[in-house]
Amino acid sequence: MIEYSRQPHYLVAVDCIVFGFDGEHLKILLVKRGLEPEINKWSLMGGFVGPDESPDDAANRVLKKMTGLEGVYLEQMQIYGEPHRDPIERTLSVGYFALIDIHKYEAQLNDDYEAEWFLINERPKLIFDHNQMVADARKKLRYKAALHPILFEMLPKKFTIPQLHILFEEVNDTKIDTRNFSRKITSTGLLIKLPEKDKTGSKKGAFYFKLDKKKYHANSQAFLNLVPNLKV
Amino acid sequence: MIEYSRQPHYLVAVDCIVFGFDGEHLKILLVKRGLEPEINKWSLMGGFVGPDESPDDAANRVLKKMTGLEGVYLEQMQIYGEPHRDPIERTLSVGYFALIDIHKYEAQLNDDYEAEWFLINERPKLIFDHNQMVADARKKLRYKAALHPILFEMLPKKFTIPQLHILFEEVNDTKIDTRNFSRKITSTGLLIKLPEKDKTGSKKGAFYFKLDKKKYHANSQAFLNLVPNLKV
DNA sequence: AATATTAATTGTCTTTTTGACAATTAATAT
DNA sequence: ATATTAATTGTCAAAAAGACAATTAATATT
Repeated sequence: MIEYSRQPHYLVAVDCIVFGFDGEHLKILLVKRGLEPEINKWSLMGGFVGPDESPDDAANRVLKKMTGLEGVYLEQMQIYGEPHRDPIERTLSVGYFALIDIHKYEAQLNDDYEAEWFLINERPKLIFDHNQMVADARKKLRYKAALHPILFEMLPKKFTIPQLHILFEEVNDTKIDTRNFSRKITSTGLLIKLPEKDKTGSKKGAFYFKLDKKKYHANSQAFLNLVPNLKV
Repeated sequence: MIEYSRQPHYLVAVDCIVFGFDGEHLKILLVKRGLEPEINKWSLMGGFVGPDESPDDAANRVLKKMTGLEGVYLEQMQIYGEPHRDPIERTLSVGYFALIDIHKYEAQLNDDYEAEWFLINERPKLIFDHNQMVADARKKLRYKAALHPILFEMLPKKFTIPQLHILFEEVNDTKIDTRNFSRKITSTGLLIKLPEKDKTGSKKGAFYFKLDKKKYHANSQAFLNLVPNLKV
């Protein structure tokens, strides 16, 4: 108590890199910052950690406030704590990445923010160290997705193998052979084939699949190896 | 600036889980806490993040102060930020795990702390959420070590295959076939065989190896798969 | 000096997984 | 009836993994 009070105190924030997939491309959700400094510049969605919440709580709160979504896949990435990363006052920020089904997202009418999806490779420059955060998040997403079946979080409940295929190619920025991909993904036993087809993409149509949630949750730690010649 | 000042400020600390290997068992280094509350209880080594340093800097500083070692393998784990994890005042802590060569460690004569090595499975109860941190660190060490060649950091410059073998078994808490292990570890191309032998362990003696540092640094991201039937 | 002892080192075979390849199929459009 | 388009599926060779125990190099013992 005596010692503690002599120590410096800092602001603690969270920043979320929100990934989404529109069926063709990997995207991230950015907002126009609602407070000074750098007001109206593009940034990650974030906020300060309140007195009665953990950083995880704060990230979920921010995410809900800005997207309306709850129960989103959210993973702590790392802390950003260079002394002068925020020019106004020392602020440490916990970086999170989130995966959401882009179609579930409905823009919240929030007076403080404007949110917009950007193609991952055509995003504007961001404030502070947010560009670095995005780069780190992308790397981590790639790493994680190569080993764990998390990319399903970005797809609707019913999805097709070609959709999944494109998503994996987007995330890893590489071409993946359809035959080998299909073999691997089905051999995980995580997919359940549905009788319906998605006819929007082709004449033949592609069968819908859904996740076997029991196996997914029991086995979300299982290692996959869906990217050939993986070099993370 | 206006907005910022209304936000609450917190203490930010770092805590380090220091892993070491004595040739037989995996150990962690604990200290007797030097300040109230819980003074003289066993805890992880930690400290507050100073005004001119990042959390990474702070972790390195703490580690040097308590072990005398610099350039230690140190990896950010996650942040611990439950509102009441510290009973005195809200403190967020960034957890790190460190890997050191136990033989390099020389106890620092530090008036504030008593440090001691404990077998990982025979450690005392720790303060606050430090027990959880150790559990998390162990899990992360296991995960990381299955995919990346980081365990070398816990061995002397010259080491033998049997030593490495025991270390992998300790970390993964499993038996690993010597023939398959040897095949895999040598096929990485990371080891250079030395002409000398370590005679301390057996009559025949075991050849020393050293790391091919060029390959190690160029390739420390390379995936290994040294643990059979890996389930992380 | 021969033999016993002890731990290090090495080899083979089978099964599984991977990666590289293109033909076939199911629907709609012409 | 045929053309078109994307989805789906199959084969083979190479590499990796896993299961398994005999051999070797030293010291210790008789």
